[in-house]
Amino acid sequence: MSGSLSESPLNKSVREIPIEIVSEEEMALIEAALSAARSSIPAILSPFEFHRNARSIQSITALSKRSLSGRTVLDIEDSGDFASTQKKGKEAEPFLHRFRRKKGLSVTDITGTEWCEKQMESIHLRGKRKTNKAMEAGSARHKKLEEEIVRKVQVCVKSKEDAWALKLLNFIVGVNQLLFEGLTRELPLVGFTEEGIWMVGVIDEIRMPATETDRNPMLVDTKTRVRDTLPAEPQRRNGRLQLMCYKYMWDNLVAGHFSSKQFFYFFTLNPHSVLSEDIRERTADSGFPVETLDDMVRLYRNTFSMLPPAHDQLLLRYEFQKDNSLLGEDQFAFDSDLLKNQLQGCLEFWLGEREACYTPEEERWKCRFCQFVSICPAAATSDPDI
DNA sequence: ATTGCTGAAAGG
Repeated sequence: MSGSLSESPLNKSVREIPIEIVSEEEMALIEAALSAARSSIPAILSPFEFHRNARSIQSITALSKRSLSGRTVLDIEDSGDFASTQKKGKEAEPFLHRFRRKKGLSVTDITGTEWCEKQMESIHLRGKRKTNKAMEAGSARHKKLEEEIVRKVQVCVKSKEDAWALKLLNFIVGVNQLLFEGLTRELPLVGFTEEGIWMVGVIDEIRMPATETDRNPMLVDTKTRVRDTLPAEPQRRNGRLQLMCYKYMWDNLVAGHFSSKQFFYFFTLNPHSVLSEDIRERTADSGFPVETLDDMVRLYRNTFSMLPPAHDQLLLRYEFQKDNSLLGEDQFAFDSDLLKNQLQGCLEFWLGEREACYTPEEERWKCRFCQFVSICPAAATSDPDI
Protein backbone atom coordinates (compact mmCIF):
# COMPACT_ATOMS: atom_id res chain seq x y z
CA MET A 1 0.00 0.00 0.00
CA SER A 2 2.78 2.39 0.86
CA GLY A 3 4.45 1.47 -2.42
CA SER A 4 2.10 3.65 -4.41
CA LEU A 5 2.88 6.73 -2.39
CA SER A 6 4.80 8.96 -4.74
CA GLU A 7 6.16 11.10 -1.94
CA SER A 8 7.34 10.16 1.47
CA PRO A 9 5.10 11.27 4.31
CA LEU A 10 6.00 14.69 5.55
CA ASN A 11 6.91 15.43 9.08
CA LYS A 12 4.94 18.12 10.78
CA SER A 13 4.59 19.42 14.24
CA VAL A 14 1.94 18.10 16.56
CA ARG A 15 0.53 21.59 16.88
CA GLU A 16 0.26 22.28 13.19
CA ILE A 17 -1.95 21.11 10.36
CA PRO A 18 -0.01 18.62 8.30
CA ILE A 19 -0.12 17.77 4.62
CA GLU A 20 -2.58 15.13 3.53
CA ILE A 21 -1.06 12.37 1.50
CA VAL A 22 -3.41 9.66 0.42
CA SER A 23 -2.52 6.94 -2.03
CA GLU A 24 -4.87 5.83 -4.79
CA GLU A 25 -5.52 2.53 -3.07
CA GLU A 26 -6.20 4.17 0.26
CA MET A 27 -8.57 6.58 -1.42
CA ALA A 28 -10.42 3.69 -3.08
CA LEU A 29 -10.78 1.94 0.25
CA ILE A 30 -12.03 5.10 1.90
CA GLU A 31 -14.50 5.74 -0.88
CA ALA A 32 -15.81 2.19 -0.64
CA ALA A 33 -16.19 2.43 3.11
CA LEU A 34 -17.88 5.79 2.80
CA SER A 35 -20.38 4.79 0.17
CA ALA A 36 -21.25 1.80 2.31
CA ALA A 37 -21.64 4.07 5.29
CA ARG A 38 -23.63 6.63 3.33
CA SER A 39 -26.41 4.21 2.54
CA SER A 40 -27.07 3.87 6.25
CA ILE A 41 -26.89 7.59 7.01
CA PRO A 42 -29.80 9.86 6.15
CA ALA A 43 -29.05 12.96 4.11
CA ILE A 44 -29.34 15.21 7.11
CA LEU A 45 -29.03 14.33 10.74
CA SER A 46 -28.97 17.01 13.31
CA PRO A 47 -28.25 16.98 16.99
CA PHE A 48 -30.26 20.20 17.16
CA GLU A 49 -33.91 20.97 17.10
CA PHE A 50 -34.25 22.97 13.97
CA HIS A 51 -37.82 24.16 14.14
CA ARG A 52 -36.63 27.53 15.42
CA ASN A 53 -34.77 28.14 12.21
CA ALA A 54 -36.58 26.60 9.31
CA ARG A 55 -34.69 28.54 6.67
CA SER A 56 -31.34 27.09 7.63
CA ILE A 57 -32.61 23.56 7.74
CA GLN A 58 -33.89 23.84 4.23
CA SER A 59 -30.62 25.17 2.93
CA ILE A 60 -28.56 22.56 4.66
CA THR A 61 -30.88 19.74 3.70
CA ALA A 62 -30.74 20.94 0.14
CA LEU A 63 -26.96 20.96 0.22
CA SER A 64 -26.74 17.44 1.54
CA LYS A 65 -29.17 16.14 -1.00
CA ARG A 66 -27.45 17.95 -3.79
CA SER A 67 -24.12 16.40 -2.99
CA LEU A 68 -25.69 12.99 -2.74
CA SER A 69 -27.57 13.31 -5.99
CA GLY A 70 -24.47 14.79 -7.53
CA ARG A 71 -22.73 11.48 -7.02
CA THR A 72 -25.58 9.50 -8.47
CA VAL A 73 -25.91 11.71 -11.50
CA LEU A 74 -22.24 11.33 -12.22
CA ASP A 75 -22.74 7.62 -12.82
CA ILE A 76 -25.50 8.07 -15.34
CA GLU A 77 -24.18 11.26 -16.84
CA ASP A 78 -22.78 9.59 -19.95
CA SER A 79 -26.06 8.08 -20.97
CA GLY A 80 -28.40 10.78 -19.80
CA ASP A 81 -29.46 14.37 -20.47
CA PHE A 82 -28.60 15.48 -17.00
CA ALA A 83 -25.17 16.83 -17.71
CA SER A 84 -26.21 20.22 -19.04
CA THR A 85 -28.64 20.94 -16.26
CA GLN A 86 -26.04 19.87 -13.76
CA LYS A 87 -23.48 22.31 -15.03
CA LYS A 88 -25.76 25.29 -15.27
CA GLY A 89 -26.31 25.57 -11.56
CA LYS A 90 -22.63 25.87 -10.69
CA GLU A 91 -22.28 29.62 -10.55
CA ALA A 92 -25.53 30.00 -8.74
CA GLU A 93 -24.42 27.61 -6.06
CA PRO A 94 -24.07 29.13 -2.62
CA PHE A 95 -20.51 29.85 -1.54
CA LEU A 96 -20.92 27.58 1.44
CA HIS A 97 -21.39 24.65 -0.88
CA ARG A 98 -19.02 25.78 -3.58
CA PHE A 99 -16.05 26.58 -1.42
CA ARG A 100 -16.69 25.11 1.99
CA ARG A 101 -18.21 21.73 1.27
CA LYS A 102 -16.46 19.06 3.32
CA LYS A 103 -14.47 21.80 5.03
CA GLY A 104 -16.80 23.73 7.25
CA LEU A 105 -16.81 27.46 7.76
CA SER A 106 -13.93 28.95 9.67
CA VAL A 107 -14.21 31.71 12.21
CA THR A 108 -12.05 33.86 9.96
CA ASP A 109 -14.54 33.25 7.16
CA ILE A 110 -17.12 34.83 9.43
CA THR A 111 -14.96 37.77 10.44
CA GLY A 112 -13.75 38.25 6.88
CA THR A 113 -17.34 38.42 5.72
CA GLU A 114 -18.20 40.88 8.44
CA TRP A 115 -15.27 43.06 7.37
CA CYS A 116 -16.47 43.26 3.77
CA GLU A 117 -18.68 40.81 1.95
CA LYS A 118 -17.64 42.10 -1.43
CA GLN A 119 -14.00 41.52 -0.61
CA MET A 120 -14.81 38.02 0.61
CA GLU A 121 -16.66 37.33 -2.61
CA SER A 122 -13.78 38.61 -4.74
CA ILE A 123 -11.28 36.46 -2.89
CA HIS A 124 -13.19 33.38 -3.94
CA LEU A 125 -14.18 34.40 -7.43
CA ARG A 126 -10.92 36.07 -8.43
CA GLY A 127 -8.51 34.32 -6.15
CA LYS A 128 -5.25 35.70 -4.86
CA ARG A 129 -5.12 36.09 -1.23
CA LYS A 130 -2.19 38.29 -0.42
CA THR A 131 -0.44 38.62 2.86
CA ASN A 132 1.26 41.87 3.76
CA LYS A 133 4.07 42.89 6.08
CA ALA A 134 1.73 43.61 8.96
CA MET A 135 0.24 40.15 8.70
CA GLU A 136 3.64 38.52 8.61
CA ALA A 137 4.65 40.41 11.72
CA GLY A 138 1.42 39.34 13.40
CA SER A 139 1.96 35.72 12.48
CA ALA A 140 5.50 35.82 13.80
CA ARG A 141 4.34 37.30 17.11
CA HIS A 142 1.65 34.66 17.50
CA LYS A 143 4.17 31.96 16.76
CA LYS A 144 6.39 33.36 19.51
CA LEU A 145 3.52 33.44 21.96
CA GLU A 146 2.67 29.85 21.19
CA GLU A 147 6.25 28.70 21.52
CA GLU A 148 6.38 30.20 25.00
CA ILE A 149 4.19 27.40 26.25
CA VAL A 150 4.22 24.67 23.60
CA ARG A 151 6.92 22.21 22.65
CA LYS A 152 6.33 21.20 19.07
CA VAL A 153 6.75 17.62 17.99
CA GLN A 154 7.00 16.23 14.48
CA VAL A 155 4.28 13.77 13.57
CA CYS A 156 3.90 11.78 10.37
CA VAL A 157 0.53 12.19 8.71
CA LYS A 158 -0.62 10.08 5.77
CA SER A 159 -4.34 10.64 5.37
CA LYS A 160 -6.97 13.22 6.09
CA GLU A 161 -8.12 10.95 8.90
CA ASP A 162 -4.64 11.33 10.37
CA ALA A 163 -4.82 15.09 9.94
CA TRP A 164 -8.13 15.27 11.74
CA ALA A 165 -6.92 12.94 14.47
CA LEU A 166 -3.97 15.24 15.00
CA LYS A 167 -6.21 18.26 15.25
CA LEU A 168 -8.40 16.53 17.82
CA LEU A 169 -5.34 15.33 19.69
CA ASN A 170 -4.07 18.89 19.81
CA PHE A 171 -7.37 19.94 21.31
CA ILE A 172 -7.15 17.25 23.97
CA VAL A 173 -3.53 18.02 24.81
CA GLY A 174 -4.33 21.73 24.85
CA VAL A 175 -7.26 21.27 27.20
CA ASN A 176 -5.08 19.24 29.54
CA GLN A 177 -2.53 21.99 29.50
CA LEU A 178 -5.28 24.46 30.32
CA LEU A 179 -6.52 22.37 33.23
CA PHE A 180 -3.12 21.59 34.70
CA GLU A 181 -1.21 24.76 33.92
CA GLY A 182 -4.04 27.26 33.65
CA LEU A 183 -3.10 28.43 30.17
CA THR A 184 -3.07 27.20 26.62
CA ARG A 185 -2.65 28.74 23.18
CA GLU A 186 -3.73 28.02 19.60
CA LEU A 187 -6.41 25.55 20.56
CA PRO A 188 -8.17 24.03 17.53
CA LEU A 189 -11.93 23.59 17.63
CA VAL A 190 -14.46 21.92 15.39
CA GLY A 191 -18.15 22.03 16.09
CA PHE A 192 -21.68 22.18 14.80
CA THR A 193 -23.72 25.31 15.38
CA GLU A 194 -27.39 25.92 15.94
CA GLU A 195 -27.51 27.43 12.46
CA GLY A 196 -26.77 23.96 11.14
CA ILE A 197 -23.26 24.59 9.91
CA TRP A 198 -19.94 22.98 10.72
CA MET A 199 -17.43 25.48 11.98
CA VAL A 200 -13.73 25.30 12.62
CA GLY A 201 -11.42 27.70 14.37
CA VAL A 202 -8.35 28.13 16.48
CA ILE A 203 -8.61 29.93 19.79
CA ASP A 204 -5.62 32.18 20.29
CA GLU A 205 -5.42 31.84 24.06
CA ILE A 206 -7.40 30.42 26.96
CA ARG A 207 -6.83 31.29 30.60
CA MET A 208 -8.13 29.49 33.63
CA PRO A 209 -9.36 31.92 36.29
CA ALA A 210 -7.24 32.06 39.41
CA THR A 211 -10.08 31.97 41.91
CA GLU A 212 -11.93 28.84 42.92
CA THR A 213 -15.35 30.39 42.62
CA ASP A 214 -14.71 31.50 39.07
CA ARG A 215 -14.25 28.34 37.05
CA ASN A 216 -15.05 29.44 33.53
CA PRO A 217 -12.10 29.58 31.14
CA MET A 218 -11.51 32.97 29.60
CA LEU A 219 -10.99 33.29 25.87
CA VAL A 220 -8.35 35.78 24.82
CA ASP A 221 -7.12 37.08 21.50
CA THR A 222 -4.01 39.15 20.94
CA LYS A 223 -3.96 41.52 17.99
CA THR A 224 -0.72 43.13 16.92
CA ARG A 225 -0.81 46.60 15.38
CA VAL A 226 1.35 48.60 13.05
CA ARG A 227 0.22 51.90 14.58
CA ASP A 228 0.54 52.63 18.26
CA THR A 229 -3.15 53.32 18.71
CA LEU A 230 -6.21 51.26 19.36
CA PRO A 231 -8.08 50.44 16.15
CA ALA A 232 -11.25 52.12 14.98
CA GLU A 233 -14.58 50.74 16.08
CA PRO A 234 -15.27 48.60 12.99
CA GLN A 235 -12.03 46.75 13.55
CA ARG A 236 -12.63 46.25 17.25
CA ARG A 237 -16.13 45.06 16.42
CA ASN A 238 -14.56 42.50 14.09
CA GLY A 239 -12.26 41.27 16.84
CA ARG A 240 -15.15 40.97 19.27
CA LEU A 241 -17.09 38.95 16.72
CA GLN A 242 -14.16 36.59 16.38
CA LEU A 243 -13.99 35.94 20.11
CA MET A 244 -17.73 35.57 20.39
CA CYS A 245 -17.63 32.92 17.66
CA TYR A 246 -15.11 30.96 19.69
CA LYS A 247 -17.22 31.13 22.82
CA TYR A 248 -20.26 30.13 20.82
CA MET A 249 -18.44 27.09 19.43
CA TRP A 250 -16.94 26.23 22.81
CA ASP A 251 -20.27 26.40 24.63
CA ASN A 252 -21.99 24.39 21.92
CA LEU A 253 -19.39 21.65 22.29
CA VAL A 254 -19.59 21.67 26.06
CA ALA A 255 -23.36 21.33 25.78
CA GLY A 256 -22.73 18.15 23.80
CA HIS A 257 -24.03 19.36 20.47
CA PHE A 258 -21.65 17.27 18.44
CA SER A 259 -22.71 14.28 16.40
CA SER A 260 -19.85 11.93 15.49
CA LYS A 261 -21.86 10.43 12.66
CA GLN A 262 -22.51 13.80 11.13
CA PHE A 263 -18.88 14.75 11.62
CA PHE A 264 -17.64 11.75 9.62
CA TYR A 265 -20.32 12.26 7.04
CA PHE A 266 -19.80 15.96 6.49
CA PHE A 267 -16.01 15.81 6.28
CA THR A 268 -16.15 12.46 4.44
CA LEU A 269 -13.91 10.66 6.87
CA ASN A 270 -13.63 6.97 7.46
CA PRO A 271 -14.09 6.47 11.19
CA HIS A 272 -12.52 3.02 11.14
CA SER A 273 -9.34 3.80 9.28
CA VAL A 274 -6.38 2.90 11.44
CA LEU A 275 -4.31 5.98 12.17
CA SER A 276 -0.67 6.28 11.23
CA GLU A 277 1.81 4.57 13.48
CA ASP A 278 3.26 7.92 14.40
CA ILE A 279 -0.06 9.26 15.57
CA ARG A 280 -0.94 6.14 17.51
CA GLU A 281 2.43 6.33 19.21
CA ARG A 282 1.96 10.01 19.96
CA THR A 283 -1.47 9.48 21.47
CA ALA A 284 -0.17 6.62 23.58
CA ASP A 285 2.62 8.88 24.84
CA SER A 286 0.06 11.51 25.75
CA GLY A 287 -1.81 8.90 27.73
CA PHE A 288 -4.71 8.52 25.31
CA PRO A 289 -4.10 5.36 23.32
CA VAL A 290 -6.22 5.22 20.15
CA GLU A 291 -6.33 3.01 17.08
CA THR A 292 -8.84 4.71 14.81
CA LEU A 293 -10.29 8.13 14.10
CA ASP A 294 -13.47 6.90 15.76
CA ASP A 295 -11.52 6.36 18.99
CA MET A 296 -10.07 9.84 18.66
CA VAL A 297 -13.47 11.44 18.19
CA ARG A 298 -14.71 9.60 21.26
CA LEU A 299 -11.85 11.11 23.24
CA TYR A 300 -12.60 14.53 21.81
CA ARG A 301 -16.21 14.24 22.93
CA ASN A 302 -15.21 13.02 26.37
CA THR A 303 -12.77 15.88 26.74
CA PHE A 304 -15.10 18.74 25.93
CA SER A 305 -17.98 17.19 27.83
CA MET A 306 -15.98 17.67 31.02
CA LEU A 307 -15.37 21.34 30.42
CA PRO A 308 -17.30 24.26 31.84
CA PRO A 309 -18.71 26.89 29.46
CA ALA A 310 -16.40 29.73 28.52
CA HIS A 311 -16.40 32.87 30.63
CA ASP A 312 -19.02 35.43 29.73
CA GLN A 313 -16.29 38.07 29.61
CA LEU A 314 -14.02 37.98 26.59
CA LEU A 315 -10.69 39.71 26.17
CA LEU A 316 -9.08 41.40 23.19
CA ARG A 317 -5.49 42.54 23.66
CA TYR A 318 -3.82 45.04 21.36
CA GLU A 319 -0.05 45.02 21.08
CA PHE A 320 2.28 47.42 19.26
CA GLN A 321 4.23 45.50 16.63
CA LYS A 322 7.36 47.60 17.09
CA ASP A 323 8.04 46.61 20.71
CA ASN A 324 5.25 44.22 21.74
CA SER A 325 4.07 46.77 24.28
CA LEU A 326 0.45 46.58 25.31
CA LEU A 327 -1.61 49.29 23.63
CA GLY A 328 -4.75 48.45 25.49
CA GLU A 329 -7.31 45.80 26.27
CA ASP A 330 -10.91 45.49 25.27
CA GLN A 331 -12.83 43.37 27.73
CA PHE A 332 -16.45 42.85 26.87
CA ALA A 333 -19.37 40.55 27.58
CA PHE A 334 -20.57 37.82 25.25
CA ASP A 335 -23.73 39.03 23.54
CA SER A 336 -25.70 36.09 22.24
CA ASP A 337 -28.26 38.12 20.29
CA LEU A 338 -25.61 40.25 18.66
CA LEU A 339 -23.61 37.20 17.66
CA LYS A 340 -26.63 35.37 16.27
CA ASN A 341 -27.58 38.39 14.20
CA GLN A 342 -24.11 38.84 12.77
CA LEU A 343 -23.82 35.13 12.11
CA GLN A 344 -27.17 35.08 10.34
CA GLY A 345 -26.15 38.05 8.25
CA CYS A 346 -22.94 36.31 7.22
CA LEU A 347 -24.79 33.11 6.46
CA GLU A 348 -27.21 34.88 4.15
CA PHE A 349 -24.16 35.68 2.06
CA TRP A 350 -22.63 32.18 2.33
CA LEU A 351 -25.94 30.47 1.58
CA GLY A 352 -26.42 32.65 -1.47
CA GLU A 353 -29.65 34.13 -0.23
CA ARG A 354 -28.58 37.60 -1.28
CA GLU A 355 -25.87 39.45 -3.12
CA ALA A 356 -22.69 40.43 -1.33
CA CYS A 357 -23.02 43.83 0.31
CA TYR A 358 -20.47 46.58 -0.04
CA THR A 359 -19.04 47.89 3.17
CA PRO A 360 -21.12 50.85 4.42
CA GLU A 361 -20.26 54.35 3.27
CA GLU A 362 -18.66 55.39 6.55
CA GLU A 363 -16.33 52.41 6.48
CA ARG A 364 -15.02 52.84 2.97
CA TRP A 365 -11.55 53.54 4.36
CA LYS A 366 -11.28 49.77 4.46
CA CYS A 367 -11.00 49.87 0.69
CA ARG A 368 -7.53 51.37 0.97
CA PHE A 369 -6.27 48.07 2.33
CA CYS A 370 -8.17 45.91 -0.12
CA GLN A 371 -6.45 44.15 -3.00
CA PHE A 372 -9.56 44.59 -5.12
CA VAL A 373 -9.79 48.41 -4.92
CA SER A 374 -9.17 48.88 -8.60
CA ILE A 375 -12.12 46.79 -9.66
CA CYS A 376 -14.54 47.65 -6.86
CA PRO A 377 -17.14 50.33 -7.52
CA ALA A 378 -17.52 51.02 -3.80
CA ALA A 379 -13.89 52.04 -3.54
CA ALA A 380 -14.53 55.02 -5.79
CA THR A 381 -16.49 56.68 -3.03
CA SER A 382 -13.86 56.15 -0.37
CA ASP A 383 -12.09 59.33 0.69
CA PRO A 384 -8.35 58.97 0.05
CA ASP A 385 -7.56 61.78 2.51
CA ILE A 386 -8.88 60.09 5.61
C1' DA B 1 -11.65 26.03 -9.43
C1' DT B 2 -13.91 20.60 -13.20
C1' DT B 3 -11.05 19.24 -5.25
C1' DG B 4 -8.99 23.76 -4.90
C1' DC B 5 -5.47 26.83 -1.10
C1' DT B 6 -1.60 21.30 3.36
C1' DG B 7 -4.95 25.19 6.98
C1' DA B 8 -6.80 29.01 10.29
C1' DA B 9 -5.25 33.18 11.44
C1' DA B 10 -2.28 36.76 10.39
C1' DG B 11 -3.82 43.06 9.90
C1' DG B 12 -6.86 46.60 8.15
